[in-house]
Amino acid sequence: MNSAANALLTTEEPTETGAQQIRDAIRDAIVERRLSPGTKLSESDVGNLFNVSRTLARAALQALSYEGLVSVEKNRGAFVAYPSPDEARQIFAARRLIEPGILREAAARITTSEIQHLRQLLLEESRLISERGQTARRAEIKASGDFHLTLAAISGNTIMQRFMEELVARSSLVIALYGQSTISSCGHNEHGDIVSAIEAKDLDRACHLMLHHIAHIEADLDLRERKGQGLKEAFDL
Amino acid sequence: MNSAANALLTTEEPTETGAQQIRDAIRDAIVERRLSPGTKLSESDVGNLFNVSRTLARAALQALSYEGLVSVEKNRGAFVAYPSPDEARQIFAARRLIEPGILREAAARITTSEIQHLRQLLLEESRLISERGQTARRAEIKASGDFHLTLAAISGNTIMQRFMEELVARSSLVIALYGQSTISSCGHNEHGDIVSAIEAKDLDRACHLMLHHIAHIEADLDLRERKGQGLKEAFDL
DNA sequence: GCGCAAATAATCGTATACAATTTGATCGCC
DNA sequence: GGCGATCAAATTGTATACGATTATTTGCGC
Repeated sequence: MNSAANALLTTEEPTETGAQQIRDAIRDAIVERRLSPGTKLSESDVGNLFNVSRTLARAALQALSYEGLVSVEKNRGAFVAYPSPDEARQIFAARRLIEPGILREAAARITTSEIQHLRQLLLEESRLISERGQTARRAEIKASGDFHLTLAAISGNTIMQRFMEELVARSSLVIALYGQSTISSCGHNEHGDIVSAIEAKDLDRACHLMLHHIAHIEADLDLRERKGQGLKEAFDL
Repeated sequence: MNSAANALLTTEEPTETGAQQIRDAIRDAIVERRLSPGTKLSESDVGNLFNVSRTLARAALQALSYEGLVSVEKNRGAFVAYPSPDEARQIFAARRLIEPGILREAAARITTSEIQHLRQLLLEESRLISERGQTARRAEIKASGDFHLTLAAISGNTIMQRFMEELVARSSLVIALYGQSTISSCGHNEHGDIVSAIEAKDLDRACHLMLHHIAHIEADLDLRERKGQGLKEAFDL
């Protein structure tokens, strides 16, 4: 995330308690796909990795399980979430349900400086698309999500913002699991079109574009049920 | 919650780990208003109360803070959340944003047995309204929320269901703080009207009624900013 | 009597220790 | 050689202990 986006998206105080730092670090790793779905996150390993005790590692993993990014199984341990096709559909259904509303709210309150900010985000995004390398790909994934999160931030409803953060992060997991094309961003500049519609005060069109945008992302997924998924999962590890 | 509602709303496995039991117990106490906003929840006290160590008490409080029902202040402790007027507005804005969508989804998938279930819920609710006593009041509060939660459950989207659980619980806190009339349920049987509209397959009307219903609840609040709120809070303790 | 400072008490933040459960392996038996 | 039971290793669940931070009270000076 670039610092400009950071300014709009972060609302927390500077002093984070240890567990939160670890939680954020692991979350970033999951969202940027450095950690694959199903990966085991043992409390000891996490603790050693960050040089803290199991207490903090456990707290971080618990927090991530509330966000749906990690699934903790009683007496078995924590794993990077492995969302089922049905779960994936629910995530995108939720996004289709709430993002139009967020968009309308955001469009009603948006300032010219915030529009500029969005445009700057798009510029950064397209620059990353043209770049090569794993680092650029990861940054692109994050930037793509930041567009939606920034809209939520502009809407001014911190509750919906937090909910969108969860949905965007989980979407990243779903795309990592079921995405077909190498990169989810379509050839069309759909984010840019949405900003243009907002700028033109054409809310209906903006919502329409948003719904299509979400549909496009979902269309790139292969959500067919794997037969014996539980078994396959074990083999793939 | 009666056992019938329980059958539709609960999705968890029977064996809960200790912290979850404590979390649920405290959440119920908050939602049923046995715990007032601002009440201090010290880790030691909670632990002693449930005969567990601070570790579990802390985990439960952390979980509740993720749900927005408890606010933990670094090095100061945990308190039953004391939502600001602005926060209250955001909670209801979020409900206006998502409940129509949930309602449409639920109406599309609802079965006759689920409609019967809803009607039974309404019956129970009206019975509680006519009854006297604190116990009945608490049950009524819960029943009123269960109507919205049951709709979310019927919608089939567990993610939206969980989000609604959070919003309904936080709404209870807001009403406890800012509600003016002794009881939030209006004279009109608004829940019943919504079910009727669903039954008649008149979705637009059902959504319209839902929005009005939420607006009515919000209209009963006095969300004017209290001057010196922080001080007042201290005195009220 | 009032205000300020230092000591005291209470509470949280984190680490470590022990108990319980699960997983994997070794050994014996069929 | 295959199968089952028992045992060992690893991991989680929970409790306790200690250090750090904050709130309170006490005592002194004015």
